[in-house]
Amino acid sequence: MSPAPSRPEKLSRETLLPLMAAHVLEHGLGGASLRPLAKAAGTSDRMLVYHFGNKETLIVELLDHIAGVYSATLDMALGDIRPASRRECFDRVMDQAANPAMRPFMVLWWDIVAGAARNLPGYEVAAQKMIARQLDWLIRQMPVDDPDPEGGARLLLTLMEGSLMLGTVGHAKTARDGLLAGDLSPS
Amino acid sequence: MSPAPSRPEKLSRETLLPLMAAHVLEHGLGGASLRPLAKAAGTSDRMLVYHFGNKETLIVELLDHIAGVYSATLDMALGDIRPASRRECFDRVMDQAANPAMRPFMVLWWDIVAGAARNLPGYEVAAQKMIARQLDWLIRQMPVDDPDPEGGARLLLTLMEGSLMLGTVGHAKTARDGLLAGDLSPS
DNA sequence: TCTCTATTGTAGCACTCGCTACATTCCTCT
DNA sequence: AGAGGAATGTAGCGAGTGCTACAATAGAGA
Repeated sequence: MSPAPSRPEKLSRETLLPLMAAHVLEHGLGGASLRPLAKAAGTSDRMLVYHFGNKETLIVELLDHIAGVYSATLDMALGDIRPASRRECFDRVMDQAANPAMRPFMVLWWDIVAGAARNLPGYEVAAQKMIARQLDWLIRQMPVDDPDPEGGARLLLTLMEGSLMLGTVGHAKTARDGLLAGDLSPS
Repeated sequence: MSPAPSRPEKLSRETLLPLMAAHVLEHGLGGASLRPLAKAAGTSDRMLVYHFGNKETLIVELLDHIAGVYSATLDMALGDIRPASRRECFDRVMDQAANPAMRPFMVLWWDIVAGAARNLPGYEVAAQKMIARQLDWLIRQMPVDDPDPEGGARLLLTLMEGSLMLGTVGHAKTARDGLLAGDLSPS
């Protein structure tokens, strides 16, 4: 009721998660152990266990939070595209994927995919959310005259993710050449 | 100089690598620490450091070895396809990617991609080799009448990798629907 | 036989890991 | 003011980490 919040805000899950998410975005999930996470959040490992119960629960909630941060960052980083063709749409989205604001997510993303492949709890759910969010946005950016914007967006998404993966393992040119060898127009 | 084996150490490494590779294929790279690796190889952590110098060198050599094992496994698992169209080629390759013999590689693959994204030593090199090997094979499986088999193979590879990624994060249907919304024929 | 070097075993160091026991402080409600 | 729960600090446990010091063995060349 009374304002004057000069005191440090009470620590809770909601205040801790953004700080830990920032740490994970910079340092990855592989080395995300309690003590570094606590330091990044200005607490102790003792308090992280107190608030989240155990590390597994913490990571699950953290991944869910990161999925939310990803959505917000998408909105900030991505403008409207309104392309004339699927190919133009693809090119512009790939340009925006190179936005430095998205770079930490790009690196973290493969950690999440690897975790999902190993069925670690929380990873697949977070990945699903992030992909769904990306797909929603992509559908709205398809050419206005596209006869199948939903299908087309799914096609472009598949191509984008394949291209991004090939790019991170040093085969960006392979993906680029491949894109020139096909017709992306509606079937 | 003498006909006697000049490099006994090399023999040791190559004896140890397959055993450690099997362990990594089953348990992943994340938890690949010296003592479990040594146990899988029938030695001690002490000897792994003796033979490889340190863990980083060991992992680099192990990844390179795994890239070789991957090539051999591809030859065993993949038959000849000889499809009539790019779409048929894609479908059949995706079927073979579901081969249980390839499953451990599928899971390990995302570990390697994640490591490459973080510039861990050895990861990107191994990933490049594995992708290059896959692309070589794919080029030879393109329809005989394809006017641009190399470009087409690159296009299919990009689509395959995107589809496999979406599949591991629970969006297999997204990729499948996307494939139906586009024309894969040569541009 | 006698070195000499390559290989291997045994212990252990200094560190991080997730997690817990215990005590203390803080805040709110009565 | 006092009670009682929520929140937090301190200290540490047992296990695991990469790596090393030191000594013992083995096997080949002199």
